[in-house]
Amino acid sequence: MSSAAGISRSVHEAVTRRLAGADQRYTHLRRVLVETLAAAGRPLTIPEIVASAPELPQSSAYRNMTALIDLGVVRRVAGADDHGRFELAEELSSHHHHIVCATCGKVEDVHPSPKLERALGEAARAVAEEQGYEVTEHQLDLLGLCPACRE
Amino acid sequence: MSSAAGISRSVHEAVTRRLAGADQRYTHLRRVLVETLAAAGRPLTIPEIVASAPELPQSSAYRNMTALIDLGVVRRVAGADDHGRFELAEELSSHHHHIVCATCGKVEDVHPSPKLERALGEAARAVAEEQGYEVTEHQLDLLGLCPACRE
DNA sequence: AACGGAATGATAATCACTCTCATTCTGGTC
DNA sequence: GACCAGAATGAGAGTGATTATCATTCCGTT
Ligand SMILES: [Mn+2]
Ligand SMILES: [Mn+2]
Ligand SMILES: [Zn+2]
Ligand SMILES: [Zn+2]
Repeated sequence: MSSAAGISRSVHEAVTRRLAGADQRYTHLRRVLVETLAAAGRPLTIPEIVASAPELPQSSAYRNMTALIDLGVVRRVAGADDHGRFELAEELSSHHHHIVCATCGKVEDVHPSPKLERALGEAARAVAEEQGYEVTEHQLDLLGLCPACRE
Repeated sequence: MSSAAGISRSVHEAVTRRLAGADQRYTHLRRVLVETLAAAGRPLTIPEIVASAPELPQSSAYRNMTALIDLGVVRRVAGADDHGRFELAEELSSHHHHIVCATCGKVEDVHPSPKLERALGEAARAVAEEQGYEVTEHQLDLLGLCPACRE
């Protein structure tokens, strides 16, 4: 009963598969990154990750995060401040949106209702038709104040 | 019949009002910035703006853009690449969303249907209730390929 | 054990953006 | 229409997140 384990067996399998497909290795550092992101359940900054795993050098954190992004395992999320935030790609977690605190920059996941997703799908279709784009994805950010920042 | 004029009388008035309220001046440079953003109808990067108005030094472009943001006249939009993009605040234009080209990074405006906005409003209400946030704003980005990048 | 490619990590480099500060402009006031 | 005070300008230096370098180490395979 390793405590962090409930989090993800299939995730590791998926990552292993993708790395293998690119002749790359699922090293300890990469495992730490994936594990950390999976456990967080919200997008994390590199400073946050390094703080929680001090054996992880900053340069390696950045390099491996980029590698995981290139593989489609991780997604970068733009927040309110100037630090990038990272989370597992939706294929390895599930489709969701974000709520961003305008004051402290914290980002949390939001799971959308089917009704909302239906409306978003229609919007994508309309844009495809009217502006000639091929829409592949959407991304909704709510902006506001987190419980802590509301005082 | 100045050609760029149809674009915005009330916009200049609103900007003037806000600047006055902060004891600041509506200078030539600031006029160029507002004019350029209003004419574009899509978020522009600083390099784009400087290219279209070479008399405008980069440092002044950044400084004045920041000033306009602080006044609530301009909004910063995060795109797909590492350049920030800037557009008139919604109070001076109208509420809308964006479609981002994943390949070239171009960003265009998308005007939402009432039905979509209704669904987004509901989502905001749900998050406020379930996660304790005070939601003040939302921002939807569609991601895809622009007509040019579809080949 | 030995080879070859991948990964590591300390460090330097990049690049968007911000700050500094000496100079110039602006808009009243007399 | 000179004068003053504060605002704005712009060339250049500085900041800070991210990325590239590269000598060394690790890993999987023969
Ligand atoms: Mn998320
Ligand atoms: Mn816009
Ligand atoms: Zn907060
Ligand atoms: Zn494009």
